[in-house]
Amino acid sequence: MDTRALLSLATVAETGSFSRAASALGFTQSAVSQHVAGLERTAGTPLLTRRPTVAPTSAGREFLRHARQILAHEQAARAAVARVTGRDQDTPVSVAVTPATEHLLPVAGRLAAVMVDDAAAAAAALTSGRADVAVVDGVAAPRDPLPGSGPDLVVRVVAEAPIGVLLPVGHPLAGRPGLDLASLTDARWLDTARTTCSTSELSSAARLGLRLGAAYSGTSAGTVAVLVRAGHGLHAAPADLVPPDGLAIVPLTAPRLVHRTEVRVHASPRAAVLALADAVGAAR
Amino acid sequence: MDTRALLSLATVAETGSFSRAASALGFTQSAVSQHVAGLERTAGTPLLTRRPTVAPTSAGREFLRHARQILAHEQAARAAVARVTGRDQDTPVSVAVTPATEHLLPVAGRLAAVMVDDAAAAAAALTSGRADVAVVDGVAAPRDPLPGSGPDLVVRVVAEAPIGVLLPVGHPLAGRPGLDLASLTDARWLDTARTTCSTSELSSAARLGLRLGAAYSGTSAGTVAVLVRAGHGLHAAPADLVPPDGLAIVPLTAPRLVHRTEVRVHASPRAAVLALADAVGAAR
DNA sequence: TGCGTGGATCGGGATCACTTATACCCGGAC
DNA sequence: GTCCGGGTATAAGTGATCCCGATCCACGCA
Repeated sequence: MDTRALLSLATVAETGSFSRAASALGFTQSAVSQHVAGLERTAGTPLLTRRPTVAPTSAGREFLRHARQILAHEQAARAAVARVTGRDQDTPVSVAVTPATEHLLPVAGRLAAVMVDDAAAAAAALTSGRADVAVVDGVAAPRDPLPGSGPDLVVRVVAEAPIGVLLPVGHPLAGRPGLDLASLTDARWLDTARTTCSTSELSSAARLGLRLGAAYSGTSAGTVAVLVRAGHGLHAAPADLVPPDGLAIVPLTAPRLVHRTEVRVHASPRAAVLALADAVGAAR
Repeated sequence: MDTRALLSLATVAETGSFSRAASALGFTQSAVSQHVAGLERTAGTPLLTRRPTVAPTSAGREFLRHARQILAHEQAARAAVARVTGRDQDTPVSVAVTPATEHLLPVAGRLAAVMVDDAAAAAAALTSGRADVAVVDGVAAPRDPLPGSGPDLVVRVVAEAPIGVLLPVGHPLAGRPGLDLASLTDARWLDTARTTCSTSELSSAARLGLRLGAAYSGTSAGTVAVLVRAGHGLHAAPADLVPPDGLAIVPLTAPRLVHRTEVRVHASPRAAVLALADAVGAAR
C-alpha cells in the first residue's frame, strides 16, 4: 500500500472532487482516479460514491479513519527523525497553545504558534509532529492527568489552582463559603467549550450533566464575565482569580477539581525546544 | 512511502538480520536490503546499524515507533472494511480476554480467543483489528472508565463490585469493618500485574505507591489465595467474592474503587459479534 | 439535440521493484 | 597471511507500475 494513494483518497474526500484533489496535489485527474481505483481494488469494495456527488461510502469512512492515521504517522515519523538527527535546528519551534495560555509564550525567539482548543487537541498535535511543545490548560481532579496526556511526553506543571464558581455578586449563592457542584446541576450554565474552565471541560471532569443556558463559542474571559454578570448562566474559574467587577468566585468543595496549566514536550526534545519550555515554566 | 518497505524494516529490526527477515517475508535478501536503503535515503539518515549487529539507531527507533503504528493501521483498515462489507461472516469471531474473564466465554460457537494482560492491551487489540470483541476486567473509580476505553467503542458493563483487601483470618486488620488504602501503603503487598485486582492496577487506579513483597507473575486466583494465606503480602479482590478458606475480605472504604467487567465492541459490529457480546453479557 | 462538466479509460514512455549473480566486509581457523 | 563462511551491498536485467496526454462516456442542462 502506497501512502500517496491514501493521500489522494483523503484529498478527494475532503475536496469532494477528483479534479480539485488532483490540482491540489500536483497530479493529473487521471492519476488520482487510478489511485482511488487501485485502493478500491485491494479493498474489494467501492470507497467513494461518484454520482451524484463524490463522497465516502460507509466502507470508505472506516477506511479513511485509518488512512488519516497512517498519513499523520508518516509525517510524525519524518518529524521524529528530524528531531533526533538535529536537522531541525534552524526551523522555528512550533508550540501548540490553548486559548488561555497564549499570553505565556515569550514574545522573542523564533516560534510558530499552533492554536488548539483543548489539551486533547494539543496532544494530537504533539504526537503527529505538528507541534514540538504544548502549553495547555484544563480541568481535572487534583492527581489526574489532563486529557490527552500519554507516555513519551514529559509534563511539567506550570500552575494549579482549585476551581470556583463565577457568580454575579447579587446571586443568592454568592455569599456561601463553598459549593457542591452536584447541587448546581439544575442551575443554568454558560455553554462554553473553548474558554478557561469551560463548562464542557467542567462537566466531563466532574462526570455530571449540567443544564446549559446561553452558548458562547469564543475564548474571551472578559466576555464570559459580561455574560455571567448579565445572568445568562454560571461559569467556572480558577479560585485564585481576582474576581472581575460585579462578580464573586465561590470555591467548589465537591468534587475536588483543579484548573491546571502544563507544558508538555516530547521525551527527546532538541535544545531550542527545552529552552522554550523552561521559559514558559519560569514566566508564570 | 510503501508499507512493504516498512514491513521489511520492522521485520529486520525484530529478527536482527536482513536474511532472516527476507525469508520470513518471502523476499530475497537483496530486496529487503533495497527496502531499508530506500527508507534511509528518504529519511536522510541511517535507521539500522549493520555491524557488529543489526539494530535500530536512535533515529531508527523513533521511525519504527511510527512505522509499527502505520502497519497496525493498515491491517485495521482492511479489517474495518471487511467488517462493514460483511465479507467476514464466516470467519470466527475474535475475542480479546483478560485472564480473569476467560471463563465468561461461551464454549459453543466459532470464536478465537486472544489472550491479553489488561484492559489497555485489549483496547489496542480492538483498535488494531486483531479482535472483534473484548471482555476485560479492571480496577477504576466507580464512574471512571477502565484504562484504554475510547471513542468508537461501545462499552457494556457486565459486573461491578466494590474492592476489598484479602487478608489471612488471623491478621490484626481482618476484623475491621472497613479499611483506608492510604493507611496500608506500608503494608507488604503481593507484586502482581496479571491477576484479578492486581496490585499494579490497584496502585495506579488509587494513585498510591504500595510497598511490594513477593512477586507473582501468573494469573491464578488460587495461587494468590495461597500466597496471601502464607503471609507473603496483601492483595485486593472484589468485595463480593466468597473468601477462600482461611482468608477474609475487608472492604476498602477509601479511595472508593470498584472491580468492573466490561464487554467492548466496535461501534459497527457484525451480527455474529453482537450475538457473542450479548451472550457474555447475559452469562454474567 | 447539442454542450459543458467531471470521472473513467486507453496507449505509451519513464520509472520502479523485484530477481539473480556477484562484489564486498569482517571475524575466525589454520 | 590466507582462506573460508556468514552476512550485507551492489549491478544488471526484466516485468510490473506509475503517471501523463488524449479520449471516451455519463449525466445535467438549455
